[in-house]
Amino acid sequence: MSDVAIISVMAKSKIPSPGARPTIADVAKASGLAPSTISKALNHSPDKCPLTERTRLKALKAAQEMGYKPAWAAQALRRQSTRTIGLLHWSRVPEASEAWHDILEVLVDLLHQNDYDLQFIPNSERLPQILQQGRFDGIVVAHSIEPHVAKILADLKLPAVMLNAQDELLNKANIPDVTPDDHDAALQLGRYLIRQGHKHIAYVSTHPYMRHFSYFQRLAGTQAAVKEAKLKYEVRQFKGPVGSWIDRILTEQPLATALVCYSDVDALPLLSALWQRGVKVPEQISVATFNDTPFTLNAIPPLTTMRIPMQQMAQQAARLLLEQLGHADAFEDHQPMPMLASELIIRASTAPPSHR
Amino acid sequence: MSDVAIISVMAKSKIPSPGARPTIADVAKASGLAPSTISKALNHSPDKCPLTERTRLKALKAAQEMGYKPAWAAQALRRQSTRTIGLLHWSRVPEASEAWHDILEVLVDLLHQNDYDLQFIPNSERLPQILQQGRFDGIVVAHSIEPHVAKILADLKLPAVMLNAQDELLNKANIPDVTPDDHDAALQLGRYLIRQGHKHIAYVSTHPYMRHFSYFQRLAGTQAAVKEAKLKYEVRQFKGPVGSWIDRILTEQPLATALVCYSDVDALPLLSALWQRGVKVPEQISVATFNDTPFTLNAIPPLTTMRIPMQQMAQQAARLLLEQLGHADAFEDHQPMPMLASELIIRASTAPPSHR
DNA sequence: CTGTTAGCGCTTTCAG
DNA sequence: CTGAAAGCGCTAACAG
Repeated sequence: MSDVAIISVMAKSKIPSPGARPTIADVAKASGLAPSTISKALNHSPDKCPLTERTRLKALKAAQEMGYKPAWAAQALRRQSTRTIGLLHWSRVPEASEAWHDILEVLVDLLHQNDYDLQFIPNSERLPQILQQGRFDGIVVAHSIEPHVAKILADLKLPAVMLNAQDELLNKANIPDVTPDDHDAALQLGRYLIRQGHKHIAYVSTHPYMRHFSYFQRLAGTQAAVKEAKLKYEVRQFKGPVGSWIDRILTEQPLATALVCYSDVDALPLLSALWQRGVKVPEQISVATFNDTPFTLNAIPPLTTMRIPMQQMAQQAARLLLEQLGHADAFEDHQPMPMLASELIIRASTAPPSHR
Repeated sequence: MSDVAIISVMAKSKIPSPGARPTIADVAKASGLAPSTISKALNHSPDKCPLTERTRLKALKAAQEMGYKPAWAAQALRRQSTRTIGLLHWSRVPEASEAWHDILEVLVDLLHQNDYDLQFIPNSERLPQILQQGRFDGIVVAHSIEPHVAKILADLKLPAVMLNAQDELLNKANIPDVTPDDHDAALQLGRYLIRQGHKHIAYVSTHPYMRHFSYFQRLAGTQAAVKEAKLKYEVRQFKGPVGSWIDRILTEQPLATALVCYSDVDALPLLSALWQRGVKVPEQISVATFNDTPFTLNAIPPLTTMRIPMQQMAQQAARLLLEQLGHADAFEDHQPMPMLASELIIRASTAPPSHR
C-alpha cells in the first residue's frame, strides 16, 4: 500500500524539463500548496481572494519565481472563454487610412481595461473555419463584411459589433453597428462648397467597386445640399481608375467646379491626375474629401476634409461589445454619449470657382 | 446494477442545447460511432486514414450535417500546438505603407498551405503576457521589435523569424532574419543621382526617432555612393518634423540639390513642405525615396524610388519559419533562392540639377 | 481557509 | 479496423 503510494507520487513528480514551461502543478509542488490554491491566488483580485494574505503571497511568489504563465488553451477550455476579441477587416491587411490608428488605440485600451485582448484576423478563405472554432469571445467587424462571412457570423450568435460597417443580416441578428452620420457630413461639405459659389459639384471615387454605405450616404448628402440650394442639376458620379474618367470631368459641359471625393486615400490619385494635366487646384477646380488624416494634411494642396469622430465611434463600439459580454458596469458612470457631429476642416484645396 | 448503468447513460446524453456548438461526442452519438473514430476521420488525409472508406464517410457526413467544428482550445490543449502564427508589429496598427499588402498576401498563403493561421498581435503593455501564454506556435517579427519584447521572445525559445527587422539578442537566440540589402539599394540610388550630376545629396526623414536598421543602411549606402564618386563632402542628415529642418536645407551652403528620403510615407510631408515654400521638384531640388507603393506613384510629382523585393522576402521568411516548425519538406523542391536586388524606378521627382 | 476531485473537448495510445 | 480510456493544464465545486 505505502509502496503504491510512493510509486504514484514518484510517477507524478516529473521534473519539468528545462525548456518546457512550468504548469500550475509545478508551482503547487514547489510552494507546497495545492494547484487550486495557486489558481485562486492568480485569478482573484487581492481584496476578494478567498485566501489568507500569507498564502496568497506565497502562491504569487512561487509563480513569479518560476516564471509561471497560465497555458492559454487550458484556461480557455476550462473557462469556455478565450478572453480574446477578433477584429475582422475586409482585406488581408488593414487599409492604409480610414483613421485606423485612432480607432485601434481606443479599442485596444478599452478592451484591455476589461481583460480582453484584441487580435486582427486577416481575411482569407479560412475565415469561416477560424470563426467557427470558438477562438474568440467577440468580434469587431471593421468597415465592411462580405455576405458569406456575415452569414456565418449571424449563425454563430457571438457577441459582436460593427464599426463603421453595416449589414442587414447582422442587424437582423441583433448585432449593433456604430456608424458616422455620413449623410450629414456630406451635406455640410456640400453647403460649404455652395456657399463658396460652386454651381456644379461632381462626386468621385477611384475605387472601382465601392459598395460601402459611406459611399452612398456621402453621395446622397452631396445631392441633398444641391437640392436644398435649389440648384437644378444632378450630381454626377465618377468611379473607377481615375484615368478612366478624369478627362470627361474636365470637358463635359456643364463643367464641374468642385469635386467631392469619397475618401482621403482615394483623393491622392485624383490630385495626381489633375496635376499631371496641369489643372490647378483650387484655382481651376476645388477638391474636398472625408477623413482628417495625415494624407489629407500632406496632400498637394492640403485637402479640405470632413473630420469623422472615429475615436468616439470606437469607444461606442467597445461599449456595445462589452455590454454584450456582460460588462455593462464597465461604463456605468458614463452617460450614453450623443454622437459627435463631423467637423469641416477647411484647407487650401477649395476656393470659390473662377468665373470664366 | 442495470439501473446505475442506465442512469449513467442518461446523465451523459445531455441533448446539446440548441445554441451551443456540438462536440465530437455529439457527432459520435448521432452517427453511432466512437468519438475517436470521428477524430480520425477528420484529422487524416483520405489516403492514409486508418478507417474503412465507409466509416470515414459516415463520420464525415455526420460531422458535416451537425455543423461540427472542433473546439479550438481543446485541440490546442491536447495537441500542445495552436497552429497559429502571431505577427508582431511595432505599433498598435500596422503602418500605412511598408508594402504591407504584398507581404501579408504571401505570408498568409504560404502559412495556410501548411495549415497555420496568422494573426496580428497589436502592440500593447500586455504583449509580454500574450506571448508567454503559449497562444502561438511561431512568431513573425515585422519591421522592428522593442528590446524588452525581444528579451521575452528570446527566452521563449519559440520558432520565430524577423522580417525586415534585426535584433542582436534574437540573432543570438538563433532567430533568423530576412532583410533587404538597403545599403545596396541606397548605393544604386546615390549612383543614379550622381550620374544625373548631383553634387550635393542630403538624407532626410520626417520621423523623429527612427532607429530601424534600414534608416542607417540607407544613409550608409548614400554616403558610399558619394565616396565612390570621390565627391568631397559629408552627406548631411535631417530628421524630425519636416518644419524643423526644411528651411535649413534650402539655405545652408552648399545647397543640397537632391534629397534621399528614408521612406515613402516620410516623403509626403516633405513634398508638401517644399510645395508650400514654392520650391519646384525636380527643377530646384530632386527627391527620391524607397518602397514602390501607391504613395510614391501618386505623389506630386511621382517619386523616383527603389523597389524592395518584399514579396520575396516574405516568402523567405515563411520558409525559415516553417522549417523551424518541422515542415522542412514544404520547400524541398525549391532551391534556396538568392535574394533579388532592389530595383530603381525612375519617375518625375528627379532630374539633373539646375546650374545656378 | 485549503485541498481533493471532476471534467472542459479533444487526440492518441492501446486493447479487442 | 474500431472503441475505450487516459490525460493535455486549468478552474470551480465541494469537502474537510
